[in-house]
Amino acid sequence: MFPGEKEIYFNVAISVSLVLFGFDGEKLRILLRKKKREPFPGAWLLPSMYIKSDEGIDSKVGKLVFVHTQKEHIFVEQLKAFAKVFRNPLGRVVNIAYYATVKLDDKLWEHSKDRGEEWIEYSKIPDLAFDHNEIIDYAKERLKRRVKRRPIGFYLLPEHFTISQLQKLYETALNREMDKRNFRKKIFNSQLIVETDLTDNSASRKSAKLYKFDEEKYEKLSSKGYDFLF
Amino acid sequence: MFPGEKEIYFNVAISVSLVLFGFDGEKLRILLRKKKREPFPGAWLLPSMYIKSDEGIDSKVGKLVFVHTQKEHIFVEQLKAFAKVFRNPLGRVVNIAYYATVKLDDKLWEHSKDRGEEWIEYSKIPDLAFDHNEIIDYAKERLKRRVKRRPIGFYLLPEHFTISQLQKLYETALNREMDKRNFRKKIFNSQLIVETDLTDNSASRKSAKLYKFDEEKYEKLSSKGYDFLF
DNA sequence: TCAAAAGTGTTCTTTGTACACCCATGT
DNA sequence: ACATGGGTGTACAAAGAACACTTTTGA
Repeated sequence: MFPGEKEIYFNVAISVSLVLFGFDGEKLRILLRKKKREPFPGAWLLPSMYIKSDEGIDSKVGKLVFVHTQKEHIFVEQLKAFAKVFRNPLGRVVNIAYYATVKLDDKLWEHSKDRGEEWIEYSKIPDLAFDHNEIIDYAKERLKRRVKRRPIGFYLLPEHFTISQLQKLYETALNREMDKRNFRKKIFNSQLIVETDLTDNSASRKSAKLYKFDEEKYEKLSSKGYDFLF
Repeated sequence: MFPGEKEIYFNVAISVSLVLFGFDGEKLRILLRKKKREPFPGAWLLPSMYIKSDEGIDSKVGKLVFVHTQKEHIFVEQLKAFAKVFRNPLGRVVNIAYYATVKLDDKLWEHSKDRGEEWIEYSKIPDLAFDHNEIIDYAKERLKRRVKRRPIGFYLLPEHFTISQLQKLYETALNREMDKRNFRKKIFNSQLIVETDLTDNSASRKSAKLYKFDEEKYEKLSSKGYDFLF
């Protein structure tokens, strides 16, 4: 690039979008909001923001995640850049898409509601503005792959969870049904969850044992090149 | 974004970089060139280019790949965006990194030489300009994962190849040694390669059978949700 | 008493892994 | 004759897949 050419190149904007996955114990969901301003007022879309040229992206994404989750230590990862020429009528905008996972509890549900945002079921995503449907499809694929190899499923669950909840989460993310006995065998074999003395009887007449994720053990295993693999 | 704010955001540039993997039958390599202009003249770096705000990225990346490979139908995939604030002294530049795989034959070797570029050994990558080392590390991880699940290794090999060559490729990409017998068992079981009546005696006193990738069969299998998996 | 989810084992098949020797041939 | 890479089989271990019944208890 020659000095006089700078104007030809430095006239693009950066935005980030966030595919936030939440699991309510029953269903996997994605957070969406309705657009207020031009372009596309009234359309559904992913939580997004523009980035100024002197702003670091990681910190802005961290803030975006916090605003929508009210939690720290959330798993966040970049998906990729979406950069088609005509994505956005305002001009050339490169959208760098991220995804994150959060435990979706009642408090968070209320918080999102107060902000005018909604947790939409994983399998019922409506038509969105821009290319956000494409971004969600990509995020779902990534989640599928990650969930197979790393226990990120646990980051979607409350601290204490039943095996059924865990199985439902995996079934949704991987989009297939699993055998209850084989699932339990595999999970217990993995040594990554520990029994608690708590029970849950909200979902059934018979009460179910609650388990929790053994994060310490996971750190140990993963540092030895451990593979989870569903 | 309000209309008056456009200038605050639309002053970023897009660049693309390419991690081009080539396999010469013996060693896996990455194409690098030496920078001529500011910033960082003389430094090694990945083939890269700036993108104008009205240019489509896929087509420009396609051209970048063609310029360096002289081949069509190359496997290309986006890695992710690298977008730290101070990557580039000229201003805020978002680098969208791609990787591609190519069969590295003598003709291509010469072509690269003529362009002043070099195919550097996978394990001997020097310090590069910008954040290009980080990009290569990311690309290596991606290649490792991809090579495990899809037969993209074949896109790195000549049309006809020996099992030893294939094994060397996998060993480099996955960074571990494998047992010859088990490797052959697995490869033949996969049904993805077919024997030819050609032989190669360049590497050994005894001549080795040449095989080729059965692309048709792969299409069939992969449409049925086939998993390769090393 | 019955509906709804919890919990539990065995068998068979498939896949992975460890391991050592002879072969063909160019020098 | 020997060095170099080519080529082959078996036995054991581990993981995956298919499959059905009993238990608890709130309504």
